[in-house]
Amino acid sequence: MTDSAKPTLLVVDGHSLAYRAFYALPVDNFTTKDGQHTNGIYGFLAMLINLIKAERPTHLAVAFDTSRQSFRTREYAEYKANRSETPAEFRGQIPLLQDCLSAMSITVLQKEDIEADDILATLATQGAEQGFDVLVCSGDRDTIQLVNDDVTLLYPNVQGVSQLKRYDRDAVVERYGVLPEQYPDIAALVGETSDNLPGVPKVGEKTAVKWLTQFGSLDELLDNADKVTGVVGGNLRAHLDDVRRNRALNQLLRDVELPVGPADLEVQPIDAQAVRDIFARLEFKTLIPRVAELAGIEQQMAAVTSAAAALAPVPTELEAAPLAAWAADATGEVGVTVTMEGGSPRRIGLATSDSAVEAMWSDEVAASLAAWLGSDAPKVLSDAKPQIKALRRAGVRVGGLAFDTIVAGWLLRPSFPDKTLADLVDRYLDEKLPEADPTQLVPETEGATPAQLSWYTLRVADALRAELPESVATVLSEIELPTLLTLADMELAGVAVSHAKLSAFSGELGERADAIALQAYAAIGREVNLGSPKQLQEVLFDELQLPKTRKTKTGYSTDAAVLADLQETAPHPFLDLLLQHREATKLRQIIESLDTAIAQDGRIRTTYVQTGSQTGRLSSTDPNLQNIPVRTEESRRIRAAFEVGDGYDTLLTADYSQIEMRIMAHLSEDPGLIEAFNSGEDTHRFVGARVFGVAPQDVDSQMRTKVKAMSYGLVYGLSAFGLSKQLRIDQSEAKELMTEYFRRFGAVRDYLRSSVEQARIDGYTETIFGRRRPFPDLASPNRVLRENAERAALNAPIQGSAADIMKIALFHIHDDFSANGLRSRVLMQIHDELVVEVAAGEWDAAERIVRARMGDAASLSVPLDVQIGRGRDWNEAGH
DNA sequence: TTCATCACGTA
DNA sequence: CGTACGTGATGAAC
Repeated sequence: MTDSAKPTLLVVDGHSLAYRAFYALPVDNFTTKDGQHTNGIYGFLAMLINLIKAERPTHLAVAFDTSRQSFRTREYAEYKANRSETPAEFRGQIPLLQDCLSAMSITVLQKEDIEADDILATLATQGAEQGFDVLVCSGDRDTIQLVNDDVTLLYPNVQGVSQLKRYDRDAVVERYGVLPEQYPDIAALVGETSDNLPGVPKVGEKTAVKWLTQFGSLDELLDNADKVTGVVGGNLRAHLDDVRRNRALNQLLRDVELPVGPADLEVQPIDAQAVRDIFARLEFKTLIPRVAELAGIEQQMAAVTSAAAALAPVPTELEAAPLAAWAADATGEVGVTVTMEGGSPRRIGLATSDSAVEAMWSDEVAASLAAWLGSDAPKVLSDAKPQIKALRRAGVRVGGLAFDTIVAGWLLRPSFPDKTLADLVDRYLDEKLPEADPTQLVPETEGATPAQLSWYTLRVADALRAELPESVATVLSEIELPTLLTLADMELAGVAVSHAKLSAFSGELGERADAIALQAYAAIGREVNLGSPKQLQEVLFDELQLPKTRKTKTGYSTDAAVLADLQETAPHPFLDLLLQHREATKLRQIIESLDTAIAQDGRIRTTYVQTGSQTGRLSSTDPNLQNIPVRTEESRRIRAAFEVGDGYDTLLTADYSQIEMRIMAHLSEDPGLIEAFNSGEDTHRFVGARVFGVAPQDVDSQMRTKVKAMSYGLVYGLSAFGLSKQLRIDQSEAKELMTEYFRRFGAVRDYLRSSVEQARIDGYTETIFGRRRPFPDLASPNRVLRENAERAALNAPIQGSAADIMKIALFHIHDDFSANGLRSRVLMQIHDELVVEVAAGEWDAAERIVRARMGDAASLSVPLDVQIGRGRDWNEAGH
């Protein structure tokens, strides 16, 4: 902030900053209901509001380019010619941004044939002459030349627009080593790739500064170019015209004729109604109060934003009996919130749209409310699973789960799930959930009580329902909610794990790792931290001089695939020792984390995150039980530590074989692939026979490996390059394999292509059961983003449908077990596998239910094959 | 203490 | 230049 009495003029380059905001903010977070992208507008306005708040300018204007054409392109046709086409998602945002600015009574300037920066230069020059402190805000480095004692440049960080770096004279000298007015000389020499202005080859900032200091000015340098020695000197002499052209083009115009001068740009009162209208149209909720605060008209604006916001009812504290009576009398959906302490209920709050009651949890409350909680009376919760678990620990089961706002929010936006009710209240109600400030000993603001949370939950549920497409609402009620109840039971049950087995194995691995480490040190003649990629790089590429491998952000990779390659091209005993060490320590680390997770009763309880993936899969945390090693014989000793628990007889494992390929066969309706699964023959053998044109019995193991990799790869959008790398074959051979594969199974390719195309049109993919996943990046002009999105979009319906099918099977099994009075219970879900703890005498019934429910979870044009295993531990059962 | 990076386990 | 996850060690930034 300027502390002088001088007026402050702030001039902003609207186009360049909005464009930066566009790339800084994820577009799918900023898209209105009718599909208008607003990330550039939002980012720009947020930045501008902060800027105004911080700098308090008395005069203000925002300048825009009129088009990509300007006098500069006429002088030099190649100027900015390398810029890729403006993304379609951005193009429409500028006019809307200008509407916003008009509503805020901010002057918008643009002029045919002139770039925004020339307008800034003109205003800055006039402003300085007329006694203003001038702030120029632009993302174009050419504006550095405008800086002087009266003019300061605010330049956005690379990150985006949230941080602006302040360049006054001293800051420019410090950063660039020259005075601001000399910066264009530097830029002329170095060139500006973003403007398609090539400079002198091999000349960067350092050299340019050195020359300018040495010769005093650019003209002197160019006149005496023959005095510059070395290769760069030659380069300079060969590019004198380029430098002159660059210098001419990067000179900003300071005398553009404008309809207004600095004095006309005095900050005006905003048009509150206009701001509300345009912000409402763009669905900017949080910006309204910020603009209002800025304009000092909070009350006037607030009246509008919170007019619709009803106040949460004041909750009534009730005893157990009246609470139960209230619940029994309630009609329609009731919001339920259970607060917890140490996994047990502490308070419970219930609400309807106009009434809220709550109570301390107690045995009396549990007893009198149990019947209603267990009934079908519809209940709406936010993040129900932990609350349902707490109630079950207290001996109360919950029935009638009608809606979970967190799960619904995730289904709507799986890429950016809102984690808390407060997030949802903010997003869907455009209100703030009252929250206690935890930093204050005596909070100024009371947090919402459980009953009030229930009331908000109900309202959020209504808002979410209005946005849920029918198919997604069905996924919620028919798949996710029943799954949620099942997961709660699975998490409570946990799985028995033998500490003895784990610690014995861990001890062995520890000794082995130490021994290997010593050998490894001997092999290279010194000690290193084998767990440090950084130190390993020094050893491998500096000391041992091994050939450089795949690049990473910070150097060269030392991962297992790379080390295996090195082993072939440049064998060294250290490599194998390192791999062995990695293997041993990795296993040990997994064991240790499992071991510490074993509870008093000898069981491990994971948490399944139902909203943790973008495809519909579950994830597992604390600890993750979905990535327990299985590939090597030795690592399966860890699975052997997962045992049947006390009071139970056997573990049963059940997994879907090749479920994703089967789904692909179903979705593509490829007759060949469908036949492969219906024939009863080994699928890869069948496919291999077709692809290689031999009889099934003549498919050798190499052929089988190839088609197997191809088949699996298809599901992920594998390329010939990737296939060749995985199979270690020539890219040409991989290409041939793909061609031949698609010759026989053409419908698969057609399906994959058309499903991505459909997603591009719809903006989302859909599973067999209607689960959706948005893919805004399919329309991205950025090739990397777009192609990543294409592969993910190709995979999403397949992986997602598999997840749907497994969830359906899972809760069917769970419900059938209890409906049939079995004690057997599902313990774990590992994407396509279930682990069941079977009680004595229940094997036959349990197996029958598992087979039936997994087999009939979906009706596809191919059968769902289920493999069952049985054993005392997970490893035994897995065979 | 927090955060990014690398590496690696699973389906 | 193959999708989807979670965890732990390291080392730099704070």
